[in-house]
Amino acid sequence: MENHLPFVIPFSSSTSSASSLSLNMANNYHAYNEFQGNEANGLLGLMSGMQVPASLNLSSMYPQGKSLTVGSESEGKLGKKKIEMKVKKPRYAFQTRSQVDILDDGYRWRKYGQKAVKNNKFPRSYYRCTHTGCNVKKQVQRLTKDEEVVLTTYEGMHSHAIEKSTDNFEHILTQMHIYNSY
DNA sequence: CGCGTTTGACCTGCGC
DNA sequence: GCGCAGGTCAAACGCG
Repeated sequence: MENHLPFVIPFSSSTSSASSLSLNMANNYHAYNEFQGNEANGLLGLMSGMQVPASLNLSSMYPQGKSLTVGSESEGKLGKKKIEMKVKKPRYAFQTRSQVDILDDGYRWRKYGQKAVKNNKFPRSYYRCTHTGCNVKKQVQRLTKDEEVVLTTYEGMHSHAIEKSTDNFEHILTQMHIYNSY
């Protein structure tokens, strides 16, 4: 039972702090709507109908809403001028109970980093969509609390079509359950 | 050879 | 200002 499961947590980064049980849903919601407004394909389209539980402790992951910078993605190093624009980039997290970390969602991802996470014995992996011009990222981590649970966080929107069959992922989605409350 | 992963170094933001 | 934690870069490496 409950092989694949759980839940989708749309959240955006805002400057207000989000403590563990009270994600700022009002804030999140318009990011959520924006998200839906775009042509969603595959995963995103399917995700957009889902409910939002507020029962996940995200505080360890996102202690306080961070402001993301947008622009050329690769200018951390040279100390160039910082981009002021603080855009709320929609981020969507969901959990699946799975033996494998990688969900095949039809896009091609390149791993660009892995970090040990505090209070978590499993590392977090960072992936970027390999499609040129597409700046979507995702993070994948396993929960210490429940080793079978994989938390996947998507950030940004794909600007292109899915590149390969999503059969596998759709299969997973059909088995997802939504937690309305904890 | 091309593409993806690994991994240590580096950067940045934040709290104390 | 310092140290920590999270996020990213990029060279080296592995594999088909």
